[in-house]
Amino acid sequence: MARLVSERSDILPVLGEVFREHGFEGASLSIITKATGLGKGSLYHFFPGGKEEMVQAVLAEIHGWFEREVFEPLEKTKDADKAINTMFDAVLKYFNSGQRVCLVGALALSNTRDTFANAIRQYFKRWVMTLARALEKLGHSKPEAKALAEVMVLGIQGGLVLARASNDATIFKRAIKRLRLSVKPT
Amino acid sequence: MARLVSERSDILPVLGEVFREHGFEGASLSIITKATGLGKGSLYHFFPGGKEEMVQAVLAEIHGWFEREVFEPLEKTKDADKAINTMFDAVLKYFNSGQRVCLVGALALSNTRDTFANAIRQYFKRWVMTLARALEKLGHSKPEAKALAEVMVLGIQGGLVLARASNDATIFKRAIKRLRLSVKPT
DNA sequence: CATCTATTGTACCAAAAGGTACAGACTTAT
DNA sequence: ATAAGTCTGTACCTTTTGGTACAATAGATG
Repeated sequence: MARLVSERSDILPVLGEVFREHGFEGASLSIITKATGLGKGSLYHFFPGGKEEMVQAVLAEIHGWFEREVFEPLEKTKDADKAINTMFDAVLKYFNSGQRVCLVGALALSNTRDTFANAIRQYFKRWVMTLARALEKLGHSKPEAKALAEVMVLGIQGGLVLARASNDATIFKRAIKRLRLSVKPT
Repeated sequence: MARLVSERSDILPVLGEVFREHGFEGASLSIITKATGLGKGSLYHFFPGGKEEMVQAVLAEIHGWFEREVFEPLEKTKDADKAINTMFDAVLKYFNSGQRVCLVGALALSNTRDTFANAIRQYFKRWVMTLARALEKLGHSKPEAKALAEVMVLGIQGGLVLARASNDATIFKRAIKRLRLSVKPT
């Protein structure tokens, strides 16, 4: 039979989009095969563990992306102010200005939470921690920085919920703009 | 056969909890019958439209609760400061200090969003609007009040996501505490 | 007590679910 | 070119899904 896809990693973005759109339960194998163009044979070849393994793989890829594009820059840069603004740029692009759902957040609210609890917890923990460190560099006190980091990550998630609920991406964009203004210590 | 439940409204809270825990797709009829103690016969007698009608009924009940406990008090009171703090009290209790998920928010992120789009949009729209009006009464300018109301509702939703993701209800409680401090105009 | 309507349990259904088995075909290294 | 290993389509399986049909029964009403 024809070999169409050479890399397992090639289909992860597609899988991610499917799970974002349909959730874990809602993403049936028939939907997945249509979206990826892969039959069950290939799918179970790449992911012997079925849907659960697919989601785990997608979560790992997402975490990898944020690690590279967000967390590491926040940790390593000398210019914390610039790094934080770069984070907001990345977030704005990643979530397509509020039109794309956060898979990690959506899974956190679903009944499958327990299955992916580790990955979900890790993602947010690392985000809040690295962001708090960067805010400290800008002159915020330790507790201030922690609180502000929490406000920001939580604001992003809330913004996504509200934007999606209202079908109005500007809500998300406004939320990001406001958070940007709260970066500098008073 | 035995008649155990006399009121359709008696089972709405149970249905609400089931959908909160399992989501729309995840809440199978077998789960629903177990949780409510009602057989399919009764279920389809009360909700001829099946699961979709159940969720619509639950959403209507939720909206009714918020209308009574939150939106109307925000609209009608003279003491806006008190009304807003009462809102936070109600929210804290309703979401069990962050251990209970917001069904409306969860549905907004799921693929069933379109089916319940109207109810979801209405809920948040009314919340932000009434809250903004109350903030105006406290001396915030119109745009300030609108922005702050958005921040608050979005902060509540984001707090729920993060609390659930981290399995740490204190995140939600802290979020509410911080929002309370931002009520007074500067 | 007879009747009528609101409930309820049971049996049933077709469709879709996730998953397995496997033979065949394509690549690649030899 | 041939063997080894990687992919892929098809057929099939069991279980569960949401939903229907309907007869039986309970309580209310006269």
